[in-house]
Amino acid sequence: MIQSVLKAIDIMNVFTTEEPCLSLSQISERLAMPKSTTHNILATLISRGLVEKVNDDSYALGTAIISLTQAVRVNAELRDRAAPLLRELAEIAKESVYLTCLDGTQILYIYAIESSKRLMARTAIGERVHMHCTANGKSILAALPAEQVEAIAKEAGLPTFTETTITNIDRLHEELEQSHQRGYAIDNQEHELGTFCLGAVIRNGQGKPIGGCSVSGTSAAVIENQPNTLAESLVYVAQEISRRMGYVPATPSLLVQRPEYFNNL
Amino acid sequence: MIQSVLKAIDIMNVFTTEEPCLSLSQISERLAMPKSTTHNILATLISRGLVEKVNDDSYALGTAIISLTQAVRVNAELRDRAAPLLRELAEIAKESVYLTCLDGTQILYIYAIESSKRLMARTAIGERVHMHCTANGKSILAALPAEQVEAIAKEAGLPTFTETTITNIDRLHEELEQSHQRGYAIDNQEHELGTFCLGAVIRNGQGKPIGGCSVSGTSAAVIENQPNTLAESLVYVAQEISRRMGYVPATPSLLVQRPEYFNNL
DNA sequence: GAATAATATTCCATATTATGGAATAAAAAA
DNA sequence: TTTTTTATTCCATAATATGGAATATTATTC
Repeated sequence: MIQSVLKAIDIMNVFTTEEPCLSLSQISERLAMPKSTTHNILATLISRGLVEKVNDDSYALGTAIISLTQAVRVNAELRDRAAPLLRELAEIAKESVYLTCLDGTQILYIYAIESSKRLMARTAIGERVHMHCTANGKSILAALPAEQVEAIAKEAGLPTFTETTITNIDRLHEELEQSHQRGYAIDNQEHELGTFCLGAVIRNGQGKPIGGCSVSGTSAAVIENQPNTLAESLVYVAQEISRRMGYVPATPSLLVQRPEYFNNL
Repeated sequence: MIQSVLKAIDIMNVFTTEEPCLSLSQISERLAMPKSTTHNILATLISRGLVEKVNDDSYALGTAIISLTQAVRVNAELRDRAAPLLRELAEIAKESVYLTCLDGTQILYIYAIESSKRLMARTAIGERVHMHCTANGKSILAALPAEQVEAIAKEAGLPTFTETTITNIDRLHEELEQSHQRGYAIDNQEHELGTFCLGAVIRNGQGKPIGGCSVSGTSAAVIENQPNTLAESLVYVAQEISRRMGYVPATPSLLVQRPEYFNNL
């Protein structure tokens, strides 16, 4: 474990969306790091574009981080394979579409086609969210063995976000069983009031759930249509992404057919 | 300049979209770095999630990089302010919409709402492109003093991408003058065959061009409509983003009115 | 406009620690 | 099984990161 590298990473991690620009004093104070050391490391990070100087009196994360993004494994292997399908899904659904990957006990948003109905300014990409309160997360949990669900719930907890958040482990198991039967998960404002989602799991070549994709809107119509054509498209897309990840389903008979309004990408 | 930090950054930079996973030998060979040193640094990067191990025999960039993205200055200050406007623009245009920022002699794509008409799988986000061959780039160049355009052209060159790429500096100056008069720049397949764009400049509180936004499609219709209502929306959006960045125009009389089909965000 | 305070930057001696060769372990190929 | 390749661990040594102190710069106050 190399001290100076750890310190450099710690420095990059003190920057937040709320405080993207920090002075040398602020950084060294927050990390309890001598100013000269902090200054040295910052100069090194600046030389490679990971940090930049703003108005020559404060520091911020630089654009090199955005470029690095292209080479991140999940982006190259999952996102780039899924993107064309997700774009078409977004156009059919006329709602926001998201791609997430399993990341420890949480899911990480890695791609989004965001409709103007999305209220928040900030893109979801880069956000980490608990699994029990999102359609994406629940679709993954529903594909994991019960013990693993238990382990995740224990480690991450089941924090409350809204009145509909599932905070009871037994209730969660029931919900996951229903999602499993249905073939996709439903989020009825469980993470954010006014946000309704459908989510379906994505598997890799070993059959392991590695992520999910979802359709997300501000109207209950997203989750209430019966029969839900949105869900049909979503499940087809998730299934097709899994196929491209090398997944060979154990029971091919359960495969969903490509909806006729879907182009053959 | 701290050697070990530089080495750590060099390691992160050897990963590419084409080769997202590399073995220890490959990394140490490409960087002419002893295996033990490489191994040490990799272990440090892994401990913070910047690198991850794949199938316990190769290394790849980890998801921590995607999370860091949220705190990058241009994302917090420019992207998050621009996103809602761009999403609405995308819905009106029914085409892909991009946000870029000036990054040295190039532009960097930092946000995108990608329509299914986009041919490439990979998202543009994180990509760096020359300025002379894109609508975004040219809209920025058209807002810079001639000497600076000259300096950029000298440093970055005017490489050819397609038959329509402008590779002559005098021709470029003419084109920029036209873009300036028009209020937006046009890319007629100058970077990629089959890609047509309109781009408009975004300025900051000091009036300096800091980036641009664009509408991009696969049909010549994007750039050929007369009068071009796409352009009207685009220019309005760029202007409104500039205003949110603190820009106070020198000649308010030249401001474009909000198109009536645009919501007041 | 001068004086003061706060912050950033540079310097440098010292001790810490990164370095990389070599040995070992593990995995893949023959 | 043997051989080859690749990954990991070990450790003495030299290299260099460290952080206190001095200096420079910028902002604030009077």
